[in-house]
Formats: sequence, structure tokens, C-alpha cells
Amino acid sequence: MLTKNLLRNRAAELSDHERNMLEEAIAHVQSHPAGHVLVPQGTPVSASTLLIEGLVTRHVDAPDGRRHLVGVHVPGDFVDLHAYPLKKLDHDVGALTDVRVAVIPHASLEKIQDADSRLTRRLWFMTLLDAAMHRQWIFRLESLNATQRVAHFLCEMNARLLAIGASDGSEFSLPMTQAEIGEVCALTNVHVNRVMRELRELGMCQTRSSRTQIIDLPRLVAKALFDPHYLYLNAETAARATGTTGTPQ
Amino acid sequence: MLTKNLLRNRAAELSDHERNMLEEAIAHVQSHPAGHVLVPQGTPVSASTLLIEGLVTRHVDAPDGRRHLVGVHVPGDFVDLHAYPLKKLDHDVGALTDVRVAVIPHASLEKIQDADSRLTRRLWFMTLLDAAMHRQWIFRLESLNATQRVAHFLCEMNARLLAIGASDGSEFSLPMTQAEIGEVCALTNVHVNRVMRELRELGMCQTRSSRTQIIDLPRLVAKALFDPHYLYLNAETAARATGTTGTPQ
DNA sequence: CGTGAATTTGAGAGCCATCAATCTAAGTGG
DNA sequence: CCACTTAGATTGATGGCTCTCAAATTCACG
Repeated sequence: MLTKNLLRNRAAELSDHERNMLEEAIAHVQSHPAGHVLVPQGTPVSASTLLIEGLVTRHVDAPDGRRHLVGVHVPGDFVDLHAYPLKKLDHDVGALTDVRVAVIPHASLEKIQDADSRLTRRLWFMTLLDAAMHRQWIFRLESLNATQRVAHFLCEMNARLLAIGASDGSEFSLPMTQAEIGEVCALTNVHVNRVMRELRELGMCQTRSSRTQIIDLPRLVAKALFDPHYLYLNAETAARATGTTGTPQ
Repeated sequence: MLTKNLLRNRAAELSDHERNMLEEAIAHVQSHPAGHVLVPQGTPVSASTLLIEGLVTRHVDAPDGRRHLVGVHVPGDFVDLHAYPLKKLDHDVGALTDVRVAVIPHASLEKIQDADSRLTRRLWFMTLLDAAMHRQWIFRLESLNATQRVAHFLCEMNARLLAIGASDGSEFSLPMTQAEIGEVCALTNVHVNRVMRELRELGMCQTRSSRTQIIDLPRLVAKALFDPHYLYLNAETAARATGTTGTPQ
């Protein structure tokens, strides 16, 4: 039910038939508390999980004990679908908040693959969307300064939450600490704090208790050099994600 | 012929039958000079290219004109296979050196997908290998300093070239300028130069006219915190890539 | 209302960018 | 064969962005 709505809103839009096939492939739904590692790096995996509720990270632990995020997932994301061809992961998948996930066995995915090549390409596409986001994260780290990196991340989350109806285009829930945002943007919690203050003083956005409010999206987008083409959104959502159109029609 | 050998050495090992299917899917072979953009960002793509000879970049151009690499490809890499499900790319694909590539129309890939679900998963796997490398690049930028970043990149290229027989484990051709290495590691050419000198003075590696010689692989690996698990290499190649075994058997 | 987590602010230091110049190597034309 | 040209490598001096360390304040929650 919930997944149906989520899948409906994905960039890779699915037909009713395809949604049904995926729905039927769900073996069961699980809940995990914040901090729980869903898939540890390197262990054999025989099922993939679709995120229903909450936020999930992909992260790599450095030898010095520091954690570095290489991805964040929002509801509707097929979090570790890439484990289906890979069979083991090069990173950890963990719950950033309390989460609910749907578990889909790889055996069911094999059946889908044999039965429906179009849906298979859709699934393949969804894993490549992750890769496209990875590339943009690389670009962000390579070319933007601290302020721009945080602004860019906020723009991305706004766009992705917009696509699943979890942002109205100007305000959304982002239950991440400043330290966690630092793990995304390669900044210390201290400097993230200074950057957030700067963005607030510039009148671009503000945060209070895990709700982020974007005050001037066009200026935030400009500061971040944000261009959502890498999210492969439909034209309307892309326009709303950049503030190109003010009317959330 | 050449492609056959290249495909033989890939991490995603293929059967003779699968190699033949891919060989037959090649429409033709093209040559491009260094600097040529093979696939511009955003344009519709109807064929994918397999790199036969030379180096290929994936890169994003910043508004200020600076180029930032988000990926580098070596011979044997199915460079833009991900364009098959995506249909258009979020970045440019360009020739870093003079290159030869094999062109495989998406129509042929569709036929493969309908005929052989195992080979399809292999192809899917190959695109996910790129994503795994992206994640490691993110990790590199997030957690390593300048010296470690360059060392890590050299370790990665050594490992990947080792896997295709283009490195003997200690010396390989890497026709990249220091400025281009900077575009990978988010450093200026000036600082890449200082880092290279440091690595030379530490007795870890040295470069002369586009040939890179690794003098002390274990120490270089340790400095870079390099762990090649993300490349999904076989055990022997992984061992040679970290200098765990000194005997190139 | 107490406790710990998260946010906020300040001071000082370090890594790397920027700017500028020199040097080397490779290719070009006379 | 040599002057000329140009891209790339190398080195030095200076400055800025962000980290580190430290402390205070606010917030969430039992």
C-alpha cells in the first residue's frame, strides 16, 4: 500500500503491472532502530531492501574510526538493489533514523528478470540513478566550498523529497545532525554549524529541530550551482526543485 | 580479438559463449584523438562503447570552466554501458589519450537481455562496479589528505591495470599530466607536484615521462589506506595489488 | 527539572590554493 | 642543426579556508 504510493512517485515511473510484480516480490516488512546496520560490508546478501519509511545511509568506516557517508536514501529508494548482481557490498548500509523496509529476495528478482525485460531495465536504471548521485557527490566534493556543499546537499534532499511528496518545495523534515551533514560534505560539525548560520543570515534557509525550511530557493540553488538533471526527474519536479516556477501546481 | 583478451581479464569473468555474444554485438571499431568528447552530457544515446585502447574520462564541467573528473576508464571497461538503461548521461565522456573503442548498439544489448539473463546480470554487474569505484572516490575525497589521495589513486590504477595485464605490479604507463591527476584528486597541479615529490622522497613511487614506477607497494598501500575490495578482483590479483604477495606467479 | 546530546561561539594552527617565476622537454620551422 | 615555441614540471612566498581544541549554551527527553 505504502510502497505502491512510493513507487508511483519514483523518477523511474512504473506501470500498474510492474508495481504489482514488485509488490508481490516483497517477502515481508521489517523495522529497525536508528543506528542499526542493515547490511554489513562484505557479507553475502540474498535479498534486497526497499526503503518505506525513514532515512538510510551508505557509509564507509575509516581506520581512525570516523564514518564517511557515500550515500543517503529516502523512502521509495531501492536501497541495496545493487546487491542483487554484486552479491556482497563494498560498504555498510545503516539506518540513520528508525526505518521500515520491505525485503525482496533475490530469487524473486531473478523471476522478474526472466519474466519482464522492461521492468528489469527499470530496476537496472534505479541502480544507475544511485551511481549518478555518486558522481554528483564527487563533483560536489571536488569543486564546491563548504557553504556550497551544504547548500547543494540541501537542494538535493529537497528535490528528492519533493519527488516523493515529502517536501512541499520549501519545507521538509531532515532528521540529520550537523555532524551527520558533515559526514556527507566532508566537514566538521563545527564548520557545518558556521555554514548553516551563514545560509540563515543570507536569508536562504533555516533549520529548527530537524525541519529544514528553504526561504529563497532560487538563490540557494544559485549558490550551490545545483542542477538536478542527474536525478532524472520529470520536467515539472525539476522546475519546482530549482524554483524555476513558483507555483506548485 | 583484442577485445576478447580484454574481456577475459575483467573482474566480471565471462564464459566463451558470453564473450562471443558480446563480440558479435560490436557494430564497428572507432578511433578518437585525445581530448575528443565521445558522449556529451544530456544528448540521447543509442549505442554504448567498450574501451579497447587508451584512457577515457568521465567528467563534469564547472561553470567557472574548470573540469572535474568523476571517473577514469582503462581498456576493457564498458565505458558507457550505463547509457543503455539511462538513455542519456549526466556527464561527459571524453578521450584522455588517443583511444580505440568498440561500439555496441543498444538494440543488440536488448537482444542479449532477452536471450541471456545471466550475461545481463554480468553487464549489470559491470555498471555497478563503476558505482563502487565512485563510492571509493567519494571516500577518498572525504577522508584522505592530498598525499593519501594521490597515493590512493595510483594504487587504484595499478590494481586495475594489473587486472588487465597492463601493469606488472610495479610499473605501468599512466599518460596523465599532474594537472589531470589534480582533477581526479581535487588538487591543484602545483600541489600534485609537491605530493609526487614527497612520495618520491619517501621512496614509494616515482614517475618519468608518463611511466609510473611503484618502488614500495606495501608502504604506498598503507599510506593510502588502500583496500581493493571495492574492485571485486579475484583473490590473487587483489593480493598482488596490495603487495601482500611479492611473487607475481 | 536534571541529564546528555546537539548546537553555538571563539582562538589559534595547518593544509592547500593562489600567484609568480623558472626550468625542462618535446616538437617545429628555417 | 639550431633558434623558437609551447606544454608540463618544479620551486618559492603568501594568504585563506577549514580543522582542532575548548567552552558555553540550548534543546530533547525521561
